[in-house]
Amino acid sequence: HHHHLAQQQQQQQSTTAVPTYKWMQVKRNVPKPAVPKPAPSLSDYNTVSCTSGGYGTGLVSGTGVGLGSCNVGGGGLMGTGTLGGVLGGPNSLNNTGRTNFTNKQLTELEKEFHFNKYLTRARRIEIASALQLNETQVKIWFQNRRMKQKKRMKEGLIPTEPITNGG
Amino acid sequence: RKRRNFSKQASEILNEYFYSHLSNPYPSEEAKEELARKCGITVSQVSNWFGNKRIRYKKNIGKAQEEANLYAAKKAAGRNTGASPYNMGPASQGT
DNA sequence: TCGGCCGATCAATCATAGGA
DNA sequence: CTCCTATGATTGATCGGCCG
Repeated sequence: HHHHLAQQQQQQQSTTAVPTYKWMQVKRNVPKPAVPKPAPSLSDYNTVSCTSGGYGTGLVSGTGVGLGSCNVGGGGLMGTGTLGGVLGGPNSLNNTGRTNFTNKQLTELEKEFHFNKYLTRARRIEIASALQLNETQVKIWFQNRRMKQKKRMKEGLIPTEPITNGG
Repeated sequence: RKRRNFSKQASEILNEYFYSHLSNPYPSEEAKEELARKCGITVSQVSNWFGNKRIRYKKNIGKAQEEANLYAAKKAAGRNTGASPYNMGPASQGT
Protein backbone atom coordinates (compact mmCIF):
# COMPACT_ATOMS: atom_id res chain seq x y z
CA HIS A 1 0.00 0.00 0.00
CA HIS A 2 2.56 2.54 -0.95
CA HIS A 3 4.19 3.22 -4.30
CA HIS A 4 2.08 0.62 -6.00
CA LEU A 5 -1.15 1.59 -7.66
CA ALA A 6 -3.43 -0.96 -9.21
CA GLN A 7 -3.81 1.29 -12.15
CA GLN A 8 -4.61 -0.46 -15.35
CA GLN A 9 -2.75 0.71 -18.36
CA GLN A 10 -4.73 -1.15 -20.93
CA GLN A 11 -7.47 -3.71 -20.77
CA GLN A 12 -7.28 -6.18 -23.58
CA GLN A 13 -10.21 -8.47 -24.18
CA SER A 14 -8.17 -11.19 -25.75
CA THR A 15 -7.21 -13.78 -23.18
CA THR A 16 -3.82 -14.35 -24.75
CA ALA A 17 -2.79 -10.75 -24.28
CA VAL A 18 -2.22 -9.74 -20.71
CA PRO A 19 -2.50 -6.08 -19.77
CA THR A 20 0.54 -4.32 -18.51
CA TYR A 21 0.04 -3.03 -15.01
CA LYS A 22 1.97 -0.40 -13.20
CA TRP A 23 3.73 -2.78 -10.87
CA MET A 24 5.18 -4.55 -13.89
CA GLN A 25 6.82 -1.34 -15.00
CA VAL A 26 8.12 -0.29 -11.64
CA LYS A 27 11.83 0.18 -11.97
CA ARG A 28 13.95 0.91 -8.99
CA ASN A 29 16.86 3.22 -8.89
CA VAL A 30 19.32 0.42 -9.30
CA PRO A 31 22.69 1.27 -7.78
CA LYS A 32 25.58 2.18 -9.95
CA PRO A 33 26.76 -0.89 -11.90
CA ALA A 34 30.32 -0.46 -10.77
CA VAL A 35 32.66 1.96 -12.44
CA PRO A 36 34.02 0.48 -15.66
CA LYS A 37 37.25 2.35 -15.40
CA PRO A 38 40.23 0.22 -16.38
CA ALA A 39 42.39 3.29 -16.41
CA PRO A 40 41.51 5.35 -13.35
CA SER A 41 43.08 8.72 -13.55
CA LEU A 42 44.84 9.83 -10.42
CA SER A 43 43.47 13.29 -10.75
CA ASP A 44 40.34 13.66 -12.74
CA TYR A 45 38.25 11.12 -10.86
CA ASN A 46 35.60 13.68 -10.28
CA THR A 47 33.72 12.78 -13.44
CA VAL A 48 31.27 10.34 -11.94
CA SER A 49 28.94 9.20 -14.65
CA CYS A 50 25.65 8.64 -12.96
CA THR A 51 22.73 7.16 -14.77
CA SER A 52 20.52 10.12 -14.11
CA GLY A 53 17.16 10.07 -15.78
CA GLY A 54 16.73 8.37 -19.09
CA TYR A 55 14.46 5.63 -17.85
CA GLY A 56 12.02 6.57 -20.57
CA THR A 57 8.82 4.65 -19.95
CA GLY A 58 10.18 3.26 -16.72
CA LEU A 59 8.15 4.24 -13.73
CA VAL A 60 10.90 5.25 -11.39
CA SER A 61 9.31 5.85 -8.08
CA GLY A 62 11.96 8.38 -7.28
CA THR A 63 10.91 11.98 -7.17
CA GLY A 64 12.57 13.91 -9.91
CA VAL A 65 15.31 11.43 -10.56
CA GLY A 66 18.61 13.02 -11.13
CA LEU A 67 20.55 13.23 -7.93
CA GLY A 68 19.63 10.07 -6.13
CA SER A 69 20.88 7.94 -8.97
CA CYS A 70 24.30 7.51 -7.52
CA ASN A 71 24.58 6.21 -4.04
CA VAL A 72 28.19 7.24 -4.10
CA GLY A 73 29.78 10.61 -4.32
CA GLY A 74 26.64 11.97 -2.84
CA GLY A 75 26.88 14.42 -0.05
CA GLY A 76 25.97 15.06 3.53
CA LEU A 77 26.03 11.65 5.14
CA MET A 78 28.78 9.93 3.29
CA GLY A 79 31.66 12.29 3.47
CA THR A 80 34.75 10.21 2.90
CA GLY A 81 33.06 6.88 2.55
CA THR A 82 32.29 6.76 -1.16
CA LEU A 83 30.51 3.49 -1.55
CA GLY A 84 31.72 2.91 -5.05
CA GLY A 85 35.20 3.74 -3.94
CA VAL A 86 35.79 6.09 -6.80
CA LEU A 87 39.37 6.16 -5.75
CA GLY A 88 39.71 2.45 -6.28
CA GLY A 89 38.39 1.59 -2.89
CA PRO A 90 39.02 -1.87 -1.42
CA ASN A 91 35.33 -2.58 -1.44
CA SER A 92 34.02 -5.52 -3.44
CA LEU A 93 31.51 -3.84 -5.65
CA ASN A 94 29.67 -6.21 -7.87
CA ASN A 95 28.94 -5.80 -11.53
CA THR A 96 25.49 -4.74 -10.49
CA GLY A 97 26.59 -2.22 -7.95
CA ARG A 98 25.82 -4.47 -5.06
CA THR A 99 28.47 -4.34 -2.40
CA ASN A 100 29.96 -7.61 -1.37
CA PHE A 101 30.60 -7.32 2.31
CA THR A 102 33.68 -9.20 3.36
CA ASN A 103 33.60 -11.70 6.14
CA LYS A 104 35.59 -9.35 8.29
CA GLN A 105 33.21 -6.50 7.73
CA LEU A 106 30.22 -8.67 8.52
CA THR A 107 31.88 -9.99 11.62
CA GLU A 108 32.61 -6.54 12.90
CA LEU A 109 29.14 -5.34 12.12
CA GLU A 110 27.57 -8.29 13.84
CA LYS A 111 29.73 -7.79 16.85
CA GLU A 112 28.62 -4.21 17.07
CA PHE A 113 25.06 -5.25 16.61
CA HIS A 114 25.27 -7.46 19.64
CA PHE A 115 26.66 -4.57 21.58
CA ASN A 116 23.83 -2.28 20.63
CA LYS A 117 21.11 -2.53 18.05
CA TYR A 118 21.17 1.16 17.34
CA LEU A 119 24.09 3.27 16.31
CA THR A 120 24.93 6.81 17.16
CA ARG A 121 26.37 9.20 14.67
CA ALA A 122 29.77 8.97 16.24
CA ARG A 123 29.72 5.22 16.49
CA ARG A 124 28.67 4.90 12.90
CA ILE A 125 31.51 7.03 11.73
CA GLU A 126 33.96 4.94 13.69
CA ILE A 127 32.69 1.68 12.31
CA ALA A 128 32.45 2.97 8.79
CA SER A 129 35.98 4.17 8.97
CA ALA A 130 37.26 1.02 10.59
CA LEU A 131 35.59 -1.19 8.02
CA GLN A 132 36.20 1.18 5.17
CA LEU A 133 32.53 1.38 4.46
CA ASN A 134 30.20 4.20 3.78
CA GLU A 135 28.32 5.62 6.69
CA THR A 136 25.22 4.83 4.72
CA GLN A 137 26.39 1.30 4.27
CA VAL A 138 26.71 0.84 7.99
CA LYS A 139 23.41 2.50 8.63
CA ILE A 140 21.60 0.35 6.12
CA TRP A 141 23.28 -2.76 7.40
CA PHE A 142 21.99 -2.13 10.90
CA GLN A 143 18.62 -1.32 9.50
CA ASN A 144 18.40 -4.59 7.68
CA ARG A 145 19.85 -6.38 10.63
CA ARG A 146 17.17 -5.17 12.95
CA MET A 147 14.49 -6.21 10.54
CA LYS A 148 16.08 -9.56 10.16
CA GLN A 149 16.16 -10.24 13.85
CA LYS A 150 12.61 -9.13 14.11
CA LYS A 151 11.66 -11.63 11.47
CA ARG A 152 13.51 -14.36 13.26
CA MET A 153 11.71 -13.57 16.46
CA LYS A 154 8.45 -13.87 14.64
CA GLU A 155 9.18 -17.26 13.19
CA GLY A 156 11.34 -19.13 15.58
CA LEU A 157 11.73 -16.76 18.45
CA ILE A 158 15.42 -17.37 18.08
CA PRO A 159 17.54 -14.24 17.67
CA THR A 160 20.76 -14.81 15.77
CA GLU A 161 21.72 -18.17 14.38
CA PRO A 162 19.03 -19.73 12.21
CA ILE A 163 19.49 -23.14 13.80
CA THR A 164 18.12 -25.85 11.56
CA ASN A 165 15.73 -27.99 13.44
CA GLY A 166 16.43 -31.69 13.20
CA GLY A 167 12.93 -32.67 12.47
CA ARG B 1 20.36 -27.14 4.73
CA LYS B 2 18.00 -28.54 2.16
CA ARG B 3 15.42 -26.42 0.52
CA ARG B 4 12.06 -28.01 -0.08
CA ASN B 5 9.80 -26.99 -2.92
CA PHE B 6 6.31 -26.16 -1.83
CA SER B 7 3.66 -28.76 -2.36
CA LYS B 8 1.77 -28.76 -5.60
CA GLN B 9 -1.28 -27.67 -3.72
CA ALA B 10 0.51 -24.76 -2.11
CA SER B 11 1.92 -23.57 -5.41
CA GLU B 12 -1.52 -23.83 -6.86
CA ILE B 13 -3.05 -21.66 -4.18
CA LEU B 14 -0.32 -19.09 -4.49
CA ASN B 15 -0.59 -18.98 -8.25
CA GLU B 16 -4.31 -18.70 -8.10
CA TYR B 17 -4.05 -15.69 -5.89
CA PHE B 18 -1.28 -14.15 -7.92
CA TYR B 19 -3.06 -14.38 -11.24
CA SER B 20 -6.39 -13.49 -9.74
CA HIS B 21 -4.80 -10.26 -8.56
CA LEU B 22 -2.41 -9.71 -11.39
CA SER B 23 -3.42 -6.08 -11.40
CA ASN B 24 -2.01 -5.75 -7.93
CA PRO B 25 -0.29 -8.89 -6.65
CA TYR B 26 0.56 -7.39 -3.29
CA PRO B 27 -1.33 -9.34 -0.65
CA SER B 28 -1.83 -7.58 2.63
CA GLU B 29 -0.32 -8.96 5.78
CA GLU B 30 -3.65 -10.43 6.58
CA ALA B 31 -3.95 -12.08 3.21
CA LYS B 32 -0.45 -13.41 3.55
CA GLU B 33 -1.34 -15.03 6.82
CA GLU B 34 -4.34 -16.63 5.26
CA LEU B 35 -2.33 -17.90 2.31
CA ALA B 36 0.36 -19.15 4.61
CA ARG B 37 -2.17 -21.11 6.59
CA LYS B 38 -3.75 -22.62 3.55
CA CYS B 39 -0.41 -23.46 2.01
CA GLY B 40 1.10 -24.78 5.17
CA ILE B 41 4.04 -22.39 4.99
CA THR B 42 5.14 -19.33 6.88
CA VAL B 43 4.19 -15.76 6.13
CA SER B 44 7.78 -15.02 5.21
CA GLN B 45 7.70 -17.79 2.70
CA VAL B 46 4.58 -16.32 1.22
CA SER B 47 6.31 -12.96 0.99
CA ASN B 48 9.31 -14.57 -0.63
CA TRP B 49 7.13 -16.38 -3.06
CA PHE B 50 5.32 -13.23 -4.17
CA GLY B 51 8.55 -11.31 -4.32
CA ASN B 52 10.12 -13.89 -6.55
CA LYS B 53 6.98 -14.29 -8.56
CA ARG B 54 6.64 -10.61 -9.30
CA ILE B 55 10.23 -10.16 -10.28
CA ARG B 56 10.31 -13.26 -12.40
CA TYR B 57 7.05 -12.43 -14.01
CA LYS B 58 8.42 -9.08 -15.08
CA LYS B 59 11.48 -10.74 -16.48
CA ASN B 60 9.27 -12.85 -18.64
CA ILE B 61 6.76 -10.31 -19.81
CA GLY B 62 6.08 -11.26 -23.39
CA LYS B 63 7.09 -14.86 -23.03
CA ALA B 64 5.01 -17.49 -21.36
CA GLN B 65 3.60 -15.52 -18.49
CA GLU B 66 0.66 -14.54 -20.55
CA GLU B 67 0.00 -18.16 -21.04
CA ALA B 68 0.14 -18.81 -17.35
CA ASN B 69 -2.27 -15.97 -16.87
CA LEU B 70 -4.67 -17.72 -19.13
CA TYR B 71 -4.38 -20.80 -17.00
CA ALA B 72 -5.35 -19.15 -13.78
CA ALA B 73 -7.87 -16.81 -15.30
CA LYS B 74 -9.95 -19.68 -16.51
CA LYS B 75 -9.57 -21.53 -13.30
CA ALA B 76 -10.59 -18.65 -11.16
CA ALA B 77 -13.61 -18.02 -13.30
CA GLY B 78 -14.88 -21.55 -12.98
CA ARG B 79 -14.29 -21.99 -9.28
CA ASN B 80 -15.63 -18.70 -8.16
CA THR B 81 -19.15 -20.06 -8.48
CA GLY B 82 -19.65 -20.48 -4.77
CA ALA B 83 -16.83 -20.16 -2.29
CA SER B 84 -14.00 -18.29 -3.91
CA PRO B 85 -10.57 -18.87 -2.40
CA TYR B 86 -9.69 -15.26 -3.01
CA ASN B 87 -11.88 -13.71 -0.41
CA MET B 88 -8.98 -12.10 1.32
CA GLY B 89 -8.46 -8.39 0.98
CA PRO B 90 -5.65 -7.87 -1.52
CA ALA B 91 -4.02 -4.62 -0.58
CA SER B 92 -6.12 -1.52 -0.58
CA GLN B 93 -7.79 -2.57 -3.75
CA GLY B 94 -10.80 -0.72 -4.92
CA THR B 95 -12.61 1.69 -2.67
C1' DT C 1 13.03 21.17 6.63
C1' DC C 2 16.22 17.24 7.49
C1' DG C 3 18.02 12.82 9.12
C1' DG C 4 16.95 8.26 10.93
C1' DC C 5 13.92 4.37 11.37
C1' DC C 6 10.30 1.09 9.93
C1' DG C 7 7.94 -2.01 6.84
C1' DA C 8 7.72 -3.64 2.34
C1' DT C 9 9.89 -4.42 -1.77
C1' DC C 10 13.27 -4.70 -5.37
C1' DA C 11 16.91 -6.96 -7.85
C1' DA C 12 20.78 -9.82 -8.16
C1' DT C 13 22.61 -14.04 -6.55
C1' DC C 14 23.33 -18.44 -4.10
C1' DA C 15 22.36 -23.33 -3.63
C1' DT C 16 19.43 -26.94 -4.40
C1' DA C 17 15.55 -29.63 -6.43
C1' DG C 18 13.71 -31.55 -10.61
C1' DG C 19 13.55 -32.86 -15.53
C1' DA C 20 15.67 -34.54 -20.05
C1' DC D 1 25.51 -39.23 -13.73
C1' DT D 2 25.52 -34.67 -16.28
C1' DC D 3 23.59 -30.33 -18.03
C1' DC D 4 20.09 -26.88 -17.68
C1' DT D 5 16.14 -24.76 -15.82
C1' DA D 6 12.81 -23.73 -12.04
C1' DT D 7 12.46 -22.14 -7.47
C1' DG D 8 13.07 -20.84 -2.47
C1' DA D 9 16.00 -18.03 0.44
C1' DT D 10 19.24 -14.39 1.35
C1' DT D 11 20.63 -9.58 1.37
C1' DG D 12 22.49 -4.88 -0.01
C1' DA D 13 20.02 -1.16 -1.39
C1' DT D 14 15.55 1.71 -2.64
C1' DC D 15 10.74 3.76 -1.76
C1' DG D 16 7.30 6.09 0.75
C1' DG D 17 5.51 7.25 5.26
C1' DC D 18 6.19 8.82 9.96
C1' DC D 19 8.48 11.18 13.84
C1' DG D 20 11.38 14.33 16.55
